[in-house]
Amino acid sequence: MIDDAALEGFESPGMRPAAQARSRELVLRLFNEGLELLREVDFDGLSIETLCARSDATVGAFYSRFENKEAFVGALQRLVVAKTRSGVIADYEGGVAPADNLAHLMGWIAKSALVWYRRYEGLIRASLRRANGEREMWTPMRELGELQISYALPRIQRFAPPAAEGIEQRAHFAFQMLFGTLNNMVMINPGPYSLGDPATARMLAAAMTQFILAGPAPEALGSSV
Amino acid sequence: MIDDAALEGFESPGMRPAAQARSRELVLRLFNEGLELLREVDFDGLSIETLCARSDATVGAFYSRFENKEAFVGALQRLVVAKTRSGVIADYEGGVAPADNLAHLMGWIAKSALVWYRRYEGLIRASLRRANGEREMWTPMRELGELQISYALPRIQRFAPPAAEGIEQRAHFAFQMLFGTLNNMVMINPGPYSLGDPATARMLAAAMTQFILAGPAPEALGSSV
DNA sequence: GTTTTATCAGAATCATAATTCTGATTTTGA
DNA sequence: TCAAAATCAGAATTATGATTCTGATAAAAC
Repeated sequence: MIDDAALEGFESPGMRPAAQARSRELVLRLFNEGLELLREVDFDGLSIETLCARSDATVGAFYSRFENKEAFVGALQRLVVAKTRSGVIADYEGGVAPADNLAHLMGWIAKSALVWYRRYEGLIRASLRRANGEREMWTPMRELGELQISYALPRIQRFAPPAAEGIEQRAHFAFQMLFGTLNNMVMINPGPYSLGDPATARMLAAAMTQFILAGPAPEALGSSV
Repeated sequence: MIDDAALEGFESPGMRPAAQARSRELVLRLFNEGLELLREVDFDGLSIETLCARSDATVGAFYSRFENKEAFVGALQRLVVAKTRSGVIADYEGGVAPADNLAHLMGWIAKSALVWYRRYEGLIRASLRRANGEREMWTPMRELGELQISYALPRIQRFAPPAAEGIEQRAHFAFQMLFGTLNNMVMINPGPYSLGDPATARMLAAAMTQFILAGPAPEALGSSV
């Protein structure tokens, strides 16, 4: 749920800054209804008319606030990213992120990711689907991932055995598997594990931890591929 | 490259079976050009007019063969899936798939997957993008994954230590990570590793192997998530 | 040869939503 | 209280491609 506070000082290209209180309320309703609607349809399916009807607004009002549909979804995305970004920073700098060992850290990362994906599933799906037509559509989301990695990597290196070689590469790849697996669930829900399955976070955390710690692949493996 | 032989006896809903040789040639040109075009654009961006121009055909000819664009891409997908399916079966039953140990098997699976994804990247992307509007758009691809798993699982179980618990779940999840990571590369190319990177197959194989063999997550891990 | 079946060329429809417009009203900030 | 800023209602306009049509031609089947 996006609230008044989240809009404070928020700007986005193609979105006219709201000068009056009722405009801010309108934008808030549009954002929250948009988030809901995107659970059921994707970018193309998101009808401005439906969105406005559900938000007790008129089409004209929408267009007096946003340049077009793209700008609307873009703004919604930036808003969510901004909110998430400050949450991530707070978690790492405020001692919420585990600092004792790798398994705990990865468990927390996987669990947090799942919560986030469930909350914004619709928006994430719309962004993924759009990521081609407008290449930069996924960029803000990508930066969120990079932020997470930039905080996690130093800890991972601290937790790993000093001799561990190539650990940075493996950590990067582990995150790529994490986000890949989750994006894929949002995209096509392949089964058998889904965003809602309690085993998913555990599996992801275990796979990442083991891969990161395992050290370089043995020669026999490397040469066979 | 799709050839004459691949079309032999091929049928697909919304596609009129070609009775004459020149019709078969037309369909072949459309399929191959479609495959090429889809490397650059996705489903929505695939213009029938452009496709026909590139295939030396007229729009009318296209519509005398396919009910609509959806049917065309659907048919192309089914054709590729059918071809791949028989390849997978041949590999497993003809002794191409490694039968000596898990690391080799997974290395081969990852490498083959990468080759396949690179070859059909455009079609895969279009199918992923469409997977929402028409839920069943991804179904044939999904079945390909299930086929692969149904062949690999018995071998995995044979290779694993007899005491290994929950190995079937871990194997399923490992494949879900594999396809998720690859689909994500096709979808948004997140970096740092891409379909073209030689390290990708090695990393994927190592991650899957280690995860499958590692046994159930230690309690400390399980309880932390 | 003759009759279907397919394709050609290319213009004419259609469908669907996004987007724009217009002339009131209403709300807000000074 | 007033002028400016927003919104309302809802019709009119646009844009974009897919899809359909039509009257020749060409190729294949028998």
